[in-house]
Amino acid sequence: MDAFFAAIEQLRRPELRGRPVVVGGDGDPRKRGVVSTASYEARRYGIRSAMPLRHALRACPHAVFLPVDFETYRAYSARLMALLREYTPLVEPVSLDEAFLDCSHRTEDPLALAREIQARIRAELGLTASIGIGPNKLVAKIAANLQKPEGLTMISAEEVEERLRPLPVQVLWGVGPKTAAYLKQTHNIETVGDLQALPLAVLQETLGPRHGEDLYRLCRGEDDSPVVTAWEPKSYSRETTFQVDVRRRETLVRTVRALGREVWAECVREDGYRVRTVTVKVRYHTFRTQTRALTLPQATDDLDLLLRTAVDLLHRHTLDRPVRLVGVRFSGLARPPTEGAAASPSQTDLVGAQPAFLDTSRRTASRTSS
DNA sequence: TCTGGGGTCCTTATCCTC
DNA sequence: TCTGGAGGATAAGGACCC
Repeated sequence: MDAFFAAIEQLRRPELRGRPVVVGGDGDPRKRGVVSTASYEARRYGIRSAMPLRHALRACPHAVFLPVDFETYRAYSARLMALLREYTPLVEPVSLDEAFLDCSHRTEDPLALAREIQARIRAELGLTASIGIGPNKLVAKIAANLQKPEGLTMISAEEVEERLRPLPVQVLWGVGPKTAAYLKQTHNIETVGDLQALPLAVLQETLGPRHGEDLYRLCRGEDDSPVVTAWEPKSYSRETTFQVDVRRRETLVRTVRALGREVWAECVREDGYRVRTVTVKVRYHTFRTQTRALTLPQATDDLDLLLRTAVDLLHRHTLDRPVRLVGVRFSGLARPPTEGAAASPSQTDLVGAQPAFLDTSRRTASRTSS
């Protein structure tokens, strides 16, 4: 979807159409937070996702700043995904505003099919989508990003290597700013074509056996990953950045306990998992981030034990400098042992089979603590 | 001066067992 | 008894994704 959050805000508040709209944080650009989505009007001022709100304010003081309203975006997302599932049951939601569709069973012209989907999204949701068509997920995703907004790009299997060649390496999965800079520095690589020229052995030597081989295939547009419709979470977490850095241990303890309760409510009470590993994250004012983790002898649903563990882990941090963020994560998830018969597969498969942010029934957890 | 929050996955180090 | 793998589990950090 194009500028999804901002487009929804402009849709429900017509007076915002044509104006620069920035969605992020709690909507106050003088406070700590980053841009979630900028409307295309705001992007003209250089405003981008992940940019600090204060920077966005400086770049465009007359922009309209709005808080993130996940509840509403989730509702639009549910309608979008339902619409997509009319075309194929094989829909893999990547986030609220993005999905892969496996349409390999469909026989009509792919471009005509994509145009129909775009038209229906526009007519029924009032929003625009960009679509990429390719022989696999990687190529479809790259294609979708080539033309926006409301773009439509198809890359056939025969054209893949050639179409990818001129693109910057960062279009490939797993290549972010660090890896891109490293490839440039070590082998003067900037484009996917540069990468295609590198032998497998050199890539593996540069990036490690696993990542090297992945990239060797990805830069040729090779990707056999399936469209996955069901999904089990591996961890649940909550973290919070303080508006002002905190020195008092008491405040940190209180916040860790509050975050722990929130994670427990979602992970254990709502989704029915037991937890083996607790991790507490601390980010100091310097932005140095440290984690301390403990794996319990066995998985538990005991709130008191989990909170005590979290507080113990907090105290294993030095906490000798001002703290800007604390977080709590539960992982090593297990299902409680079922009495009598083995666990019913249907239940095992259904519960938690969707990312939490896609669950339309879920209440929005409070993201502000202390 | 600034740098959110929710995740996944990989690498490396270390400890332990066989 | 000592030494040296192999391999699993755990812990910590970091890159990356939306």
